[in-house]
Amino acid sequence: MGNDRKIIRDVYESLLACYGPQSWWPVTPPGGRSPVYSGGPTNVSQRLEVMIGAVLTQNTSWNGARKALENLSSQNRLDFQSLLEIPEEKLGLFIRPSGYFNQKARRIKSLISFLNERYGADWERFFAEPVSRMRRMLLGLYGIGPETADSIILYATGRASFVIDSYTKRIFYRLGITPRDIPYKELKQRFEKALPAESKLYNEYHALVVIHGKERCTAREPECEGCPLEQICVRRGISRGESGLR
DNA sequence: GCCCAGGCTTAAA
DNA sequence: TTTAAGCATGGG
Repeated sequence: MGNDRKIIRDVYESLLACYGPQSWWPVTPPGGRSPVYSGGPTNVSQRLEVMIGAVLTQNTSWNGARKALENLSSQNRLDFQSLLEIPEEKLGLFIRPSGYFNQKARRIKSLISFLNERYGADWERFFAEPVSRMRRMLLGLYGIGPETADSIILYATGRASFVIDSYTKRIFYRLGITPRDIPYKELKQRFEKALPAESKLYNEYHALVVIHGKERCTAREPECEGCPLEQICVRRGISRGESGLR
């Protein structure tokens, strides 16, 4: 699709003009109590927080993941050593508000154990691994699939790996440029071919997709009137009901 | 009460 | 290789 390029770039410009910069990923400031959108992590503990948050928000609203993170940080458990030592069952209690708490506790322990076994006390060297290598390692872990791996690479380490999520699939299906249930890898490649490989751009693009999917292009009843993508979307003028898609 | 949310694993066809 | 079920809390 040689036309992907223009559409994908136009969508970005329109979303950015409408919503403005999103300053992802939310992290807890030093001494703070709650994650805030302030342009992403600036130190190792915030990078770790992003990784944990990426697992916690799987198929769950950020609000639930945020509460789970607040529980951990208010108990001083949101650091590498604490997460390494805490029993899985106890971790589960802290992160309950994020849902799937048993699975997610296991996933977080799996990630932390891996870092510990591979790097020991110098676990933060993980962040310096080359992108492709890091991605392979992450995908080999229990409970880390393509989206979580890409989120970690992009938002925790600040390197360019485009993140696809359910909002991306829904929005671009509705726009009429991708099939329903397009495989993750395929859609990711289309974005990465259409855009310069800049982490800042990937970061902002995904964040804009999320806010658009959350606030306007919602699952049940998209609010098409006044949509910033009205001129691009093939569904403009189509009545509700046949609007299709979840 | 129902649907949805910043997915992933496992088992079955 | 594709499809479905299971995981679970919280907000609209």
